[in-house]
Amino acid sequence: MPRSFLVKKHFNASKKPNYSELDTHTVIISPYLYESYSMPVIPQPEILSSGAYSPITVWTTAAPFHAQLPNGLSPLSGYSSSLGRVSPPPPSDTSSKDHSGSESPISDEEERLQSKLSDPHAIEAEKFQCNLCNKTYLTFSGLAKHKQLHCDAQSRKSFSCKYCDKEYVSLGALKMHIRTHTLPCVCKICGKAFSRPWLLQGHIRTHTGEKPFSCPHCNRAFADRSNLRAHLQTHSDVKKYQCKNCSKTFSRMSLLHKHEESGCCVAH
DNA sequence: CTGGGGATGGGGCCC
DNA sequence: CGGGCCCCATCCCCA
Repeated sequence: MPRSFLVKKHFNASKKPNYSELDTHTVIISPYLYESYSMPVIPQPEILSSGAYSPITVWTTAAPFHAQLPNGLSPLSGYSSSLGRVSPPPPSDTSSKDHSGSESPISDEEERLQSKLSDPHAIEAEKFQCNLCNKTYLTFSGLAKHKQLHCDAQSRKSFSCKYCDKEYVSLGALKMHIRTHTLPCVCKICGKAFSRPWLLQGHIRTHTGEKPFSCPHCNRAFADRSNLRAHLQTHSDVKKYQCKNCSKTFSRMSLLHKHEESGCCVAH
């Protein structure tokens, strides 16, 4: 997946909102979260020019995810002066044992004890402080592990949706998500509700039959840019999604998944 | 069954 | 901070 998302999604998970369920109960909206929504003015969409067709990039499902790095890691500000060192020590031994994503939870006291045992200067002072909870650690790695397991994880997810269990790193992201519950954009023709104006805009095209996105290679036109992009794949000999086992390419990720799940070459 | 089109959801980025 | 847009993902349906 080329992008990192704030909320993890699961492949094959059913995502469609249950509109009937939303209709059965009253949605309470905080005044600061919901302003009166006015119907958007539908702008005249542009015709997609042939120049907008980007070159084919072959991807496989093994594309790497973005690494999530711990942030805010820093030694105490008064560290160098009190201990007579010029610079903080480098992160200790990240080569073999610091795979903290998979092991069982470790208590703070255990982390601190491990830091003491592994650091020859442990008895001098605790030098690395968490800038979120002020706990101190003897080693950079001890602080890093603490932040990765506890403080950062808690501080990153501080905005919770009151309609579901999703959590977000910012209020803006949460507000945007809440729209998927409140669905403030309503089609005047059929009454179907959407979370965002441009979703409604695309829906209205299903009523009007407007198809502003034209394929530069054939006569087909599409109401949605993404669907045109998927269509453009059909014109290419080498398609975007490639099976890493047999190198066959597919125009859509779903087709690649079907191909792999059907046991293409190697069961995996 | 496979491939493609239609429709829609949702997070990120830019202004 | 919010709106608009981009892009990706996925489900459903049909040829």
